Amino acid sequence: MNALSADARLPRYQQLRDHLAEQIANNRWRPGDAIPPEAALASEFDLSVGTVRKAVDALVAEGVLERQQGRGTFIRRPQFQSSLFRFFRFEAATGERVVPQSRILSIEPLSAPAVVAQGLGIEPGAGVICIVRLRLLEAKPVLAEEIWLPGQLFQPLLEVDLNTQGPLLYPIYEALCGQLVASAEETLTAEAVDPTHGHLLQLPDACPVVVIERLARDYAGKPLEWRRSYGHAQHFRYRVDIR
Amino acid sequence: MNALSADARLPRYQQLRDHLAEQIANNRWRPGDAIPPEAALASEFDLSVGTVRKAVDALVAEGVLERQQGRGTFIRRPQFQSSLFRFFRFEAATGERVVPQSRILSIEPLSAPAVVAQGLGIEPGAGVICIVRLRLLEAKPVLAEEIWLPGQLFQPLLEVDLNTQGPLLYPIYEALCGQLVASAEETLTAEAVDPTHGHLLQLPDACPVVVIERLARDYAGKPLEWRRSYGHAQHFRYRVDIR
DNA sequence: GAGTGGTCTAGACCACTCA
DNA sequence: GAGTGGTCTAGACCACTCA
Repeated sequence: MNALSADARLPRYQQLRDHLAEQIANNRWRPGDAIPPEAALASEFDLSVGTVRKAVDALVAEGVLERQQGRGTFIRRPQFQSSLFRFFRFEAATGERVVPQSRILSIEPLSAPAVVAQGLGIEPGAGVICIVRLRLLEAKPVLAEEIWLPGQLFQPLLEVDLNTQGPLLYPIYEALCGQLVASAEETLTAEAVDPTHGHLLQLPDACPVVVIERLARDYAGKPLEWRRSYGHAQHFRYRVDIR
Repeated sequence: MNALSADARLPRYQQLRDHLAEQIANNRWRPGDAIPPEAALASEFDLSVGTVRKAVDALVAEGVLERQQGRGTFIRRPQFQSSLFRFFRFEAATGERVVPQSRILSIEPLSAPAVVAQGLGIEPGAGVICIVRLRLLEAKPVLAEEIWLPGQLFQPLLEVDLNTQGPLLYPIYEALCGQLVASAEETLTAEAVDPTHGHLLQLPDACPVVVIERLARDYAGKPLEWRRSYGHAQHFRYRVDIR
């Protein structure tokens, strides 16, 4: 039997939730791994199974864990390509949804501009890596992105040809740099396109575009990537349910 | 003791959730009313309190009910003015958040255009009421709205001066027509402003605007209002968290 | 058939509210 | 102090998975 070290004034299911969340943040398990069965956690921490279930329920509701009846409870692998589809409707001529192709225009080490440093929570001027890329659908540009990464974590990216690695960056971060994106915050705005991005996206002057700024974090909440994406407003559609 | 009539193959907490949701949809209680205590529900339906709690938990998670420890569990009154602030940043010169003023430009009975009929789930050409209004901040227009209501439910609106009734419509729907908005779906798009709305909002030609289409429903899921709002993109900012 | 999560019970005791 | 929801227990039995 183990003790839950956290604040004893909190409910025990809360303490267990926090304990598990901390272990997950510290990579005790990898995505796809099972956490111990509920009965094992109950006896380890001297709790009833009902209390353990309440702790696990909370992490399931947060999207961190995933139950599979009869199999176990697993660390969830975030599915970020779906986030693009949350905002933009990219469809092939057939009406089918497709992941846009990726074309890396540049990747270079730079000093962090103020807005990037603030996003990533680092010192202005610290070493960062800046990637500029286009997303294309049937050879037509649909999204222009600038992607900023803390330099010391992502050095390996500078030594490969990203254009040979498939359209999604997060699996590359994991494979090459061991960095796992677990959550993100996105901020949406709309504006008239500036000349640089208008040119990249082949849009007329002052055409309306949607801008998405994303801050991606690992399980511990540490910022891993700050990204700004520009897309033609025509492709953009977003739906919310409110109560 | 009462029986839960629903599908007996469903878990009992699910059956109770559905039963309560149906009663709420049928206005057995009004917003602010308490549902029976958990112990009373348990004995009425011959369930343990734990099972009742699970049913109530589900409705709390859906935003339909609200618990208050020591007091009871209450029907939640939806707070829709906050929905505006979800998308648009309206701030007074002081930086304080304010509810924009409302100016009704017109209200008239019409036949439903196709897009409106589809939104409201009625026949094209059926009787509807169309309201056009401006929302203003410090006398400057910030939002232009067209609001479509099923005619037979909202006749009383035609007999009052809406401009004397405060800036929020939903309390007026409730007070004058007995119709209670419980949930809504909103779809966000961005485009260059058309001349009509550009004029209303005092914007230059083809200025980028954000368009929000909202379908509001009562507790039973019946469509009550279809609305399209236009706002200058400059005021617009929306934030999402993703896992 | 052993092991997993899913549902459900019948309580106990606590924290909070309100007359 | 009576009544409410909040936490927690120590089980039982079920549904599903997998060797």
